[in-house]
Amino acid sequence: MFKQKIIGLIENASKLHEDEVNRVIEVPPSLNMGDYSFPCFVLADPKKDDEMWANVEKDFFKRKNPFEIASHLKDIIEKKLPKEIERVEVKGGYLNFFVDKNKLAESIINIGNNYGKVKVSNERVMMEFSQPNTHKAFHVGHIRGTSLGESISRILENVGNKVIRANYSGDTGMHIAKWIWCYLNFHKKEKLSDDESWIAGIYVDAVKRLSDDEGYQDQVNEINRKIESKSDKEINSLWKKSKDLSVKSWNKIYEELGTRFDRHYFESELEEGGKRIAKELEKKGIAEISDEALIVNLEKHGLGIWVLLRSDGTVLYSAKDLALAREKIDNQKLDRFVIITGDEQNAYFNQLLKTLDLMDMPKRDKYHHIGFGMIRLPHGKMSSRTGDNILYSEFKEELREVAEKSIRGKWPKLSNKEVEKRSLKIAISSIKYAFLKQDTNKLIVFDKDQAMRFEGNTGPYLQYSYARANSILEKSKSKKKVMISELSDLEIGLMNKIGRFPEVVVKGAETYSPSIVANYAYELSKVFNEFYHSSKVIGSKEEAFRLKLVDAFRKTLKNALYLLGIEVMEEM
RNA sequence: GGGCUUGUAGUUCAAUGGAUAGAAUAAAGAGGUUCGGUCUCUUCGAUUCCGGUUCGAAUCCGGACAAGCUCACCA
Repeated sequence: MFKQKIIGLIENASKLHEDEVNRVIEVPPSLNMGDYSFPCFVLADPKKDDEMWANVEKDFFKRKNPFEIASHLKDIIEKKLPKEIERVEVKGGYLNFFVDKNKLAESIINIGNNYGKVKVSNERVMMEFSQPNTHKAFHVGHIRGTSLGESISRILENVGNKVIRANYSGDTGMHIAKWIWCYLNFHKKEKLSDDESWIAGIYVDAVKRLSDDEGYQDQVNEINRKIESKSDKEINSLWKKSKDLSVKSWNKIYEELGTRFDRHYFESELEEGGKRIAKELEKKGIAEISDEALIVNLEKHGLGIWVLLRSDGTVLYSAKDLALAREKIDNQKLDRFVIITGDEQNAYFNQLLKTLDLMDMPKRDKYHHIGFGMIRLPHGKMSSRTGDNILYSEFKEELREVAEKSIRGKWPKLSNKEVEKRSLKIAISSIKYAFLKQDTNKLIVFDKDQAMRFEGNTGPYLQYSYARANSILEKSKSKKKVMISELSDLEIGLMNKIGRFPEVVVKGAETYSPSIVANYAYELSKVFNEFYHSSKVIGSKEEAFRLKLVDAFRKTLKNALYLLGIEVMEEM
């Protein structure tokens, strides 16, 4: 909470650049070592010669041991200690700062609803994520991508950026032809529906029938040609209609997941541009013909061969993605671009980025790709009707039923409608939380029973903590004046945690890491529950102050969960 | 075989190059019945291996081993 002040003190005493101090300063492993700590080892070896060190009296620090340096800094800082800092201590090579608990308490109980909002950046960022294909399943991987995209978007917004959410969908190609072929031949009597599982089911059926009888492939190819040339009226309109239904089915999903997109790109819109850019690259000598296909040879860079155009001249995903990159970059209003996909596309995106390098694409250094790990399920723990990939709807429903069971057990008097509503919210937030609390690039082994627990590091635990805090606040009608008397360790621990929130948010934004925020939310709730367990709020002498503290916790947790895309429930 | 990523308690995850590697869960034991006990406490238990850099390495570098992804006309 008073981090900036402390950084200023160190900067002043050591003459190190603010950014360098900010980089080095840390939170000690335990509270009795203070609230912030500055390790002085760096100063003992001032060999760096950049601007961070420009004003440092290097000769003075040189070869002094860190303890001496820390003592020296302490002497300077102690002379003008601001009232927010209670004291400074030297321990080994560390300079430890203790903030004044009463000042901390004053700040904590006065935090507002916007607590945690900071302005450290001011860019217009386009986040591309989710990217389902029409006529295909929206599966668990898409849920992870969507949750990540939404959460990172919110975190970036929270530190001052404007975020434009973009989606990108494949709406052409062989998979569409398969779908249309299968529908026309085997499902024509069924009504076209915007039900995600029905749409995905047709595709799965198509794949199955095609593998049963290879002779069918010719029919599919025929349809694919008709789609591309737009020559067949019936197929054209079916393509359009079914595509719209896919989009409609996603919109239902996005509403449940709490995401809305500002811009939706489709592959079919980028064919022309893709072709054009491929030709350009050929002219410039960046791309070349090989085996009749147009490729970019990236073997020099250890990235293999990247094919832009098929040997028959048709456009591949790669060329379209280049066209998309150019379209985004040409938009003068955008400063930064982030694309989130599954990590199976990492190699592909490295090829794309390298090609942008070779093209000298402007704003290239602002074009980023983030790959996330797959979701794996413990063997035999979840069922799937459609093979390997579990559909969104199946996944959600299975978890919702688990939530419903535990809700009915806990609150038997709720109406069916209410149970349904709450169980859906709990299921969605459990999924999101389980997906976001882990490092983005790591594979997740999703155990639904573990994710749905009301204890441990789970979504329901956090929501439960929130609801509890909420209920305390509602129950008390005390209007007593707030008096800060002697503070207990648990109160201090809770205040301390709450005070860290802004730092956590900034770090999350810098590293595109919802997991940092998620783990913070968990630690925060844990500290709160410890406090709550042993400190009576209502009826106690410190009631007014403790209510304020509970309220500060409530606001902080709410904002942290918001950044994860998780909606709090006032009661559970 | 090449490239990328990852190897931390039985299991699932944490730890800006910093101080005693934290949790959850499982297991064993003890207490507790509520401002919303699905609670609390105790015990048990880990950095894959071998080198290197550093005042300091789970973290950086090299190598071995293992897993995942990926390597020309799918997206």
